[in-house]
This record gives sequence, structure tokens and C-alpha cells, in this order.
Amino acid sequence: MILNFFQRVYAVVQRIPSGNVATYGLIADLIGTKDARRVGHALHANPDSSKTPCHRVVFSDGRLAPGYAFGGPEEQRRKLESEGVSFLPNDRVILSLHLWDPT
DNA sequence: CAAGTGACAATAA
DNA sequence: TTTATTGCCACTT
Repeated sequence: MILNFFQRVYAVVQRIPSGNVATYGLIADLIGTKDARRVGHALHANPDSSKTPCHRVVFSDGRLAPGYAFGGPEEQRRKLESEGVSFLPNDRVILSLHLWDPT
């Protein structure tokens, strides 16, 4: 059973360990595509938030997604902090400190 | 079938 | 450093 693009995105997102974050571009690269946009669409179409921690996926700049589907960017920021992720005054995640290393 | 839209990223100014 | 523009590709209308 081959996995759909969306399911593949979900699989990678679920692989992100707590306290780390991944960028759309990174996920796209892991899957084998360059289109980070599709990754965004996949997460927006995300059927189960508790199953797919899309809150750990951020922009390449470290900023949170504009249309977070679970209660707004505030909720997302709160969850990330709860997992041990630190933020800069700019509302940006410290990617250099929390960016997931897929190794 | 064609055009428009979008949870992005890279480049230019 | 921030804002604007362009490119990519899939999905919706």
C-alpha cells in the first residue's frame, strides 16, 4: 500500500521529536519534493491534530503558520513552549536551537 | 479544460 | 532587517 503525499507528510511530522520543530521546506525535502506549499496544504487538510503535531511545523524563518487550525497561532506558540521550544521577541522560533535534525 | 488560490521559499531592493 | 515579487505544484471553482 503506497502512501499518499499527505500521509507521507503526516508520517514525517509525526517523526518530529518533542522540543524540536521542522520547516515546511525541510519536510518537503525529506519527502522528495521542493514544493513546501503542498506540505502546507497537507497540514491544513490534517484530519487529526492529536495524531499529527502540525504545531511543530513552522516557516523557514521560524515564524508560525498564519492559519493554524486548532485555535490560532497563540495556541500553537503555547504548545511549543510547553514542549520546551523557546521563542525570540520577534515571535520566531529559535531554529538554530530547535530545528529538527532528521539524521 | 482554464484560471484562481494557497499553513511556502528564495531572491531582490 | 523588512517588504515586495517570482517560482512551484496541487487543489478548487
